[in-house]
Amino acid sequence: MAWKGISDAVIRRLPIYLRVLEEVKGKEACISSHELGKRAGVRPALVRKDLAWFGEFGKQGVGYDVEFLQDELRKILNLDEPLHMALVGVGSLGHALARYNRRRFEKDPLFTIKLVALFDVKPELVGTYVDDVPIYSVEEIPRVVPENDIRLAIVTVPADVAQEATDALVAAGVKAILNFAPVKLDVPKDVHVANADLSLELQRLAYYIGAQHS
Amino acid sequence: MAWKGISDAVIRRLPIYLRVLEEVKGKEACISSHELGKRAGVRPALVRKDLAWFGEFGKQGVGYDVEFLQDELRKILNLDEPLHMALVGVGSLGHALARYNRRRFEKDPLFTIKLVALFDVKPELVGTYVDDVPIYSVEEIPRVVPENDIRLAIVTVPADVAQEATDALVAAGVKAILNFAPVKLDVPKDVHVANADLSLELQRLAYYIGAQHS
DNA sequence: TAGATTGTTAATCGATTAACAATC
DNA sequence: TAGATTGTTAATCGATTAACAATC
Repeated sequence: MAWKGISDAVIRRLPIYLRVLEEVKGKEACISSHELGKRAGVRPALVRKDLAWFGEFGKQGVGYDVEFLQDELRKILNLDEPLHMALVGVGSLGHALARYNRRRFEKDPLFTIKLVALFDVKPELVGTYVDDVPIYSVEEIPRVVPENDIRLAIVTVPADVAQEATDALVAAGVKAILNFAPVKLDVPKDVHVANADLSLELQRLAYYIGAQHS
Repeated sequence: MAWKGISDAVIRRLPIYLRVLEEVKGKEACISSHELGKRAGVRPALVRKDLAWFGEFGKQGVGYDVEFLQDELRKILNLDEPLHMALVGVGSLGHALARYNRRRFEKDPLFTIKLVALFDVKPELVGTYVDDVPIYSVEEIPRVVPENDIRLAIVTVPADVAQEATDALVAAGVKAILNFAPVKLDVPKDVHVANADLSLELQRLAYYIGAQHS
């Protein structure tokens, strides 16, 4: 699926809508932009505008068919078919995220992002498994990533080697990265990075601890 | 420190500036908005505007004194004195985040956010430690949080009990929460929540895997 | 002094909201 | 039909950028 120039602010809300639809499915066949917005924390007009970027999914006077809209959103987000993911850096955080993701994948049939390979530098880890997912040496990235059609990766290596790991992943064909390392990664324009920088988030939250910030 | 009505977009950039200043400290005594912006990935005009919300920290023709600006930013973000944090839900993710934070606190003398208490429901965990940090029963939140002057918390419990855990934390005096559970938490207006929702982030990234999104 | 860079104002850009004709 | 709700346009709001006088 390819739509041009749609803002990331819009894309960020689509998975939230998807989650609401999953909650509602089975209870209601249709949902209005008002109800969907209330549950997602978004104004109804914005819900309609977000969806209208991709097509006309609703019926006047009725609302949106829950299952149909869910299917459409999943197509838009490339979640209609399994997506293979790798994780680089099997420290305690990487290990926990690997397990977290695996559990999610096994429990929820709609969660189609499958972790299929782990990478680490430590020789004692290479060849072992985390919940059935093999740990490879980082040197095997150029081979394993294309072989498994891996397009998405999580980076949980120390800051000083995060760029190096990223370069290897990108060269091997990875198109999107969730980065937990506290550094700004340089990537080509066609690769997308999302930062999950724990210490930046905590330092930001510290601001709101001071006086009353309504 | 209390400034009214400053946008969260501004606050989010302050910890990034802080990180750049730390890199530069020792190498240069002063830094221009141009250089600070380049390293932080922000336009120089925006750097100046962000800082100007809080005071006049620069010198025309010279730039900003690195150590002075760092001190000022740390005061603004309430990072000039130790801040006590709790974590609820010592599963594999909670455990990993606890260790991650502890290591950060021990290594980096400027990282003043100190994890002082862990909470869990499992009786076999209560009374044990993660890197010197005690695990308490969640029932002890009302006592332990005020006793330790805990103002900040990380929530890593399952989705169905996240609101319950949050309510207990808020009642005990917590003012800011980093939430890893995949739910929207309801909190009073004077409490701030930051969401670190792994699956929403991954689902968003999936969008960018499709065709070329420059 | 001359060059550089700030703090601030006005202009621009983009995202959200309100309003409403179309229509189920 | 009458009521409800969409998709879309125009208005509003807020954030970023450009420009520049002040001044180190």
